Parts: sequence; C-alpha cells; structure tokens
Amino acid sequence: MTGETDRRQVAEHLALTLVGAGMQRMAARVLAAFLFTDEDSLTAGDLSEELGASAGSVSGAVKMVMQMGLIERVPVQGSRREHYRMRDRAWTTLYGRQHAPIDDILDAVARGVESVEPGPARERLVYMRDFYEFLLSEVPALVERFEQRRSESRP
Amino acid sequence: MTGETDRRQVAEHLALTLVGAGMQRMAARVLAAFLFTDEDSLTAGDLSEELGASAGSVSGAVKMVMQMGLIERVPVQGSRREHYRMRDRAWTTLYGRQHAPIDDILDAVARGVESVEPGPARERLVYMRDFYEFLLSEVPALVERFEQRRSESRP
DNA sequence: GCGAACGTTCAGAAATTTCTGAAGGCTGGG
DNA sequence: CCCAGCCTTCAGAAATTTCTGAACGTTCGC
Repeated sequence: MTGETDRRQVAEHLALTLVGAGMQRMAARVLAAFLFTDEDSLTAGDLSEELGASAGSVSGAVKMVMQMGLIERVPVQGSRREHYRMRDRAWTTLYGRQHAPIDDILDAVARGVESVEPGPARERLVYMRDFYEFLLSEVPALVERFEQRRSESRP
Repeated sequence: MTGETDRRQVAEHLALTLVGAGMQRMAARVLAAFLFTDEDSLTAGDLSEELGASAGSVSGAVKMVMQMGLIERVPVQGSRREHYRMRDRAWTTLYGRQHAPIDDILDAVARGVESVEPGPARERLVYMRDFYEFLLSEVPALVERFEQRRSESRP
C-alpha cells in the first residue's frame, strides 16, 4: 500500500524467492512483473524497460514463462508488438506441470525395477515407483478441489 | 535382471533424470547408488569408488542428501568409517520437504498483497497466495493417504 | 601417546549456466 | 517496394555452480 519503488522491491523479492525454489532468474523476474502490474498486458519492450534487462534475455525468458503456461499472447489490433498477460489459472496449471518431470522419473525407476534381481534394492525401487505413481494420479484431483472450492466461494 | 554393468547404467540414468528435475548432479548420483545397492550400508569410501568421484565431492553430496532426509547414518560398531543407508520413508519425506520453499513463497506473496493497492495486480496476488496456502495444508494429508494405503496392502 | 586410516574443509580449476549486444527476419505503413 | 519498428537468434563474455586435490582434524588400535 506504499509507493511504486516499494512495489518493485517487493516484486523483485518474490522473484528471488522463486529462484530459490528452482526457477530461472530472468524468468522469475518476468513472471513477477506480470504478477505486479495493473496494466492489461505487457510487451517485450515494456518488460525490458521495467526490468532493465536486454531485449535478448527478455525474449528468452518470455519464451520460458510461456512454455510453463503462466502467460499467454493477447491479440491487440493496431499494434505491431506482441502483447502478453498472465493466464487465469496460471498457478494451478503450473503446479500440475511441475509434476511433468515425474513422468520421466517414473520411467527411469521402472527401468530400474526391471534391471535388478529381487532383493533390498528392488524393494526400494518398487516403493519409489509406487509413490510416484500415486502422486501422478492424485495431484490433478487436488488441483481440481482447489478450483472447485474457489468457484464456490466466489459465485 | 541383467548384469552389473547394466545396473550401473540404469542407476546413472535415473540420476540424470533427477538432475533434470532439479537435483544437484553429485547428490543425485549418490542417491542412485543407495537406491540400487543390495548392501546394508555404504561408506563415503564405497561411494567414492563406485562413482569414480573424489572424496571431497562425495562428502559434500552425502551431506546434502542427508539434509534432504533421504539417507541416515547407521552405527556400525567395530568400524571407524561412517556408514549410511536410505531412510525407510525417504520418498514421502522428500515430497513433504519439497514444499518447504512454499513457505518462503507464501511470505513473499503475502508481502506483495500488502504492498499494492486494490486492483488487478492485487487480485492476482491474492489468488496465488490462496493457492499456495491450500497446498501447504493439503499435501501432508496426501502423503499420509499414501502411507496408509501402503500399510494396508502390506499388513 | 603415536601412527595410520578416514573423513572434512577449502582454495582454486573446470564446466555449466545465464546475460548481453549485434546481426538478421517479419510485419505493416507509407 | 522500401523503411521503420520490434522481436528473435546466436556467438561470445560474465557469473555462477560444481568438482578436485591437498592440507587438516579425528578416531581407534596398538
């Protein structure tokens, strides 16, 4: 509820926190910019200026954040620039996709189970496989529950 | 179900997959070594030999993996070396802790909510905050459900 | 106590990731 | 058709992460 400088600082702090959680630096900064703006949409140029970063790195970061499904292109007629904005269900889709690597892990573990004779190692691998399978099946339901609850409380 | 060379290859592949999911390289290799061994426990020396890595990097990696709660020291009398093995509920605890960064994110977002005037940005931040709060409260229950199901099927 | 076997720490080297800046490609207006 | 504005790509520079190897503690057997 304070000044504009403060808003940027807080945004930057959130970006750094996301970096701590494993996100790429510039991608996190771009994301924070979208979170904290009251504009309808931002262009690559806006971001470059706002963040004080080169057009090149902004371009790469935007690409990443878009692949994550957090922002989307928004068509604006009468403008040659590409406009972007956050997607509505950004966070739930992000969380869902965070679990995409789990598919890969699952494959690798399943291969492990096949490659070892029965014994302690195999039991360990089976346990790991079962857990990741469980996650893969339960997470979508979890996300859905959140969205449902939300739509109820805001009819 | 094939040779020893194969086991190592499969283990190494799982390690690389975990790296892809964000884990540190040597930590992932150490973890895979524990997953795939039929020994009761491994020492730093064992790992160094098995992985062909220096004692120094093994030491650092073991420290990390232990902080993650995936392995534990096991007392072996009559041996000067430190022995380690995987913890029983390694995967569920890991998943639980994966959500530790969420606390930090939650703090940062909450600060964001306070720092902006009512408007689109604020609504976005509130949504994000609510979602992470939801996760924080639901994940433990999810993990518990898995363990319960598992203990039922293996009485 | 002394010596040997292990493990840890840390400075520096190596590898990887990340950013920049310049060159080039589209697109729409004139 | 040409030009201007905007974005993307890419090679190289900068920063960061990760590994090694040597020096230093510790612990146990003797």
